[in-house]
Amino acid sequence: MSLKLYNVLTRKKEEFVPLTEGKVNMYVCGPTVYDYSHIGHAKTYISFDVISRYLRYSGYDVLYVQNITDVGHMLDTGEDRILRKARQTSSGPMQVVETYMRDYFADMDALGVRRPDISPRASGHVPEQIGMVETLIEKGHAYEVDGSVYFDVSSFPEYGKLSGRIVEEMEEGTRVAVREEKRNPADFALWKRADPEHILRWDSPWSDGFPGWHVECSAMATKYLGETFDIHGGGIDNIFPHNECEIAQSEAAHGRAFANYWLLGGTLTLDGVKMSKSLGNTMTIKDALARWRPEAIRSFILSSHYSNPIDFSKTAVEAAAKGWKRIWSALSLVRSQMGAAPAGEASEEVTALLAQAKANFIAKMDDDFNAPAALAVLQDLTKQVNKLLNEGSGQTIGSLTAVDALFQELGGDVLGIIPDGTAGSNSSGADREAGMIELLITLRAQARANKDWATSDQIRDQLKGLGVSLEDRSDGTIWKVE
RNA sequence: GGCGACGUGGCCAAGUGGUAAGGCAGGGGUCUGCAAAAUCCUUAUCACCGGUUCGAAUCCGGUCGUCGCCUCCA
Repeated sequence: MSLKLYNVLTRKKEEFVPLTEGKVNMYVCGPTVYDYSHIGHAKTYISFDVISRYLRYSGYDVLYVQNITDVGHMLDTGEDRILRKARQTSSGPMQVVETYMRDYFADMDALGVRRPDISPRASGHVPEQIGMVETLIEKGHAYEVDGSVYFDVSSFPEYGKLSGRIVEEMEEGTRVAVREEKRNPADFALWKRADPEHILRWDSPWSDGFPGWHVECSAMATKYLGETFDIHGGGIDNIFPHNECEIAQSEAAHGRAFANYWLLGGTLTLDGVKMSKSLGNTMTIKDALARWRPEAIRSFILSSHYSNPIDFSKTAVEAAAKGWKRIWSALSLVRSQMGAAPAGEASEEVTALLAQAKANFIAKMDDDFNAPAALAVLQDLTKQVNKLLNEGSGQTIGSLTAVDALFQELGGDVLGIIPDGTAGSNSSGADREAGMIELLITLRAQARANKDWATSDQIRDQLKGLGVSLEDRSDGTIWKVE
């Protein structure tokens, strides 16, 4: 089997062939750091986290670059979003950037999103952006007007090839306030002359100003990945104009393809509508983490294909969280039984079961990173494992170890939904707590032996009230932290 | 208005030509002192209409509906 992926550029599912065998250069549009990250960011970056994890799992040497936008991203009022936040908080723009960039990484860390290999900041790559703009002017793809520079869309006939837009049609009925100095309404800024109050500014051949939003991605992707690279990712809501402009600038400047494969993630809605500040229907990642474990949130995100839209609703997340708990409970039981398991190699039955599950999982992920189908493979495997654990005859240490290893490999390394440890030991400083719980279980076992159900149930009920649930199995009582 | 995606059981969601994965919820059984967990059984003809085909959820055309983009947004 080989990896196939849906390429937005060609609107077809294609076999993945990297530029250099065994190596993948990947760029994903990152966030503008002017506020707390929300669950829409979580969807996009968890999706590409799993994609990069799977590429590595498949043996590719992946170089993953994701930018941090900290300059040039304007509101429709013409105000820079970061400067606005700085003004609102009476702080400097780079303080704002630093605050929310750190916060973004902290949220992603909490969600188990592995950091990109390089996280370049736009403000740190102004010379590269100026260089690209100079090239575009030299090649006749851009023009300067009063200290600002615009990309001449008419000079790049392929403009619109990613998003399917046709410039002429867009001009009709457009709500874009036409800037007088642009030759064509569809032209976009590469460099902007700074107004006096705009304090984020750099010297350039044209004016004291700042780069346009789109050019940062082109300049930084080129710097770290080359003029042509393998995969460009992001959210599909940026397909136009942002991604389209990236392509125009880069291909016009370099005269060759920008990215070979475009993978764009579907938009996340909250209770049916896209989140927006004006509607007030936002949920931050911190809000979500206060309510659900990161593995549950990841499971929810991965329960639909990355390219599809997903609606974040309480009931849907709860359902995914319960589904995840099934897997996690079974694996925790496996791990807790490993200490007392009889010696021996993995049985043939278990070995065959695991080999089949692994093959199925890989086949699903090879098909355009079909995580929901891969998750279903793990659910099937969970069912089989539960049956084995219910057989009574203890599984050998070899079998249990092999089961644990495969869950760790597929659910942990690839999907990122399997934590270390067991369900009973995931709270911090857990040893003392675990000891006390074990003591109560022992006392309860004595009560049960005496048929003292009142005491037995009291212990179980009160522990339940504290978030610790007990389950009596034929081979003893196990406990879980909710 | 233009572009794009989507419409699968009560809910979420896989499935791109051969008679519908998985999770959640519901009903029934097994196990258990009870409970929980687990396990077994059980609930769909795929928005609608027409067409292509021996055969379609899956291809084509149309209708209706939802969402996203076209202006900042992952």
